Amino acid sequence: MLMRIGQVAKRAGVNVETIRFYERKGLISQPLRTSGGYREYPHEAIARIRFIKRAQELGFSLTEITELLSWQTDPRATCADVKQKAEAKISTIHGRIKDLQKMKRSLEQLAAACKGSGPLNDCPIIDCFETQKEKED
Amino acid sequence: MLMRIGQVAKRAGVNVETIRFYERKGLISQPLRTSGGYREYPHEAIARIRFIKRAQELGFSLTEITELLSWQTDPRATCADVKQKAEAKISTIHGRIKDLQKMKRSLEQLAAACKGSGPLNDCPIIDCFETQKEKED
DNA sequence: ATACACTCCGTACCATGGTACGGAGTCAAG
DNA sequence: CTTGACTCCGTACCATGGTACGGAGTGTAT
Repeated sequence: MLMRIGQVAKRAGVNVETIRFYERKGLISQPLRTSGGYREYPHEAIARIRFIKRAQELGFSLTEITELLSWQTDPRATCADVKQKAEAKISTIHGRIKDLQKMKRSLEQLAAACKGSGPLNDCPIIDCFETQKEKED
Repeated sequence: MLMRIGQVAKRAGVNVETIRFYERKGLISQPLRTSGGYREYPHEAIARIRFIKRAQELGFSLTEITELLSWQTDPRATCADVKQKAEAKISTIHGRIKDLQKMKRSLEQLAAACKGSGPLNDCPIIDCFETQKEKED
């Protein structure tokens, strides 16, 4: 029933080093040890690592995941806490998407204006980077 | 006409340390020195730092900007090189946007499914993180 | 009994884009 | 001629999310 770190890593799809890293960071609690000093994990450890990975895929940082995990076992934590966190994350992601879309639009305009042949003298892309927008000091 | 590092930093809107950092990284060439050992910059140095900043705003990394800058003064570099780089960047940004949109959609679905009250027992967000997707080893 | 796989630990290292520190030297004004 | 602002340099440090290393101990199979 109990597993050693290598098997947990394999079944959770991460490196052994990553598990130790999560333990150091407090995302995974210190497991019991065998008489020989080996870490012994219950089956739930795999679920916990998967929890971390899925939350990461949804854009949460390890620091935020630490908070989510602490709520998971805190009887005072409410659905509202989690929902609020999710909504804050949605809004952060939204902002990031907007930024990237702006970048993309600018680049697309520049690329469209660039005929794509000849030397750089009049390349609109390079021109854009070179344009002076200096404020006098 | 020539400026010292502090003035360049001020006029370009970056820290002195950032200019030294760019110099170490090869984004800015080693400037001439005064007899006292101070760096002396021509006016174009400001333009070069602004070039870096604008390219960064459009999503280019310092490594990529180094390449763009080297092209800027290379007579063999063509518009096509730059355009190709811009289009590659557009496509990278596009991919990143898609990823973020996927994250956002998933989070929105979870947040919508979460009534936002009561304890965590049945919170669909936490449930999602907890869901087992184990492959048998 | 010995080879081999696994695990232990601390620490260093990777990329990214800087920021901070501290002791020394330079330069201009008062 | 001293004060204060600026600059010099190398190095360490920040966050982020891990990965790699190396020497030692453990556990198991043959």
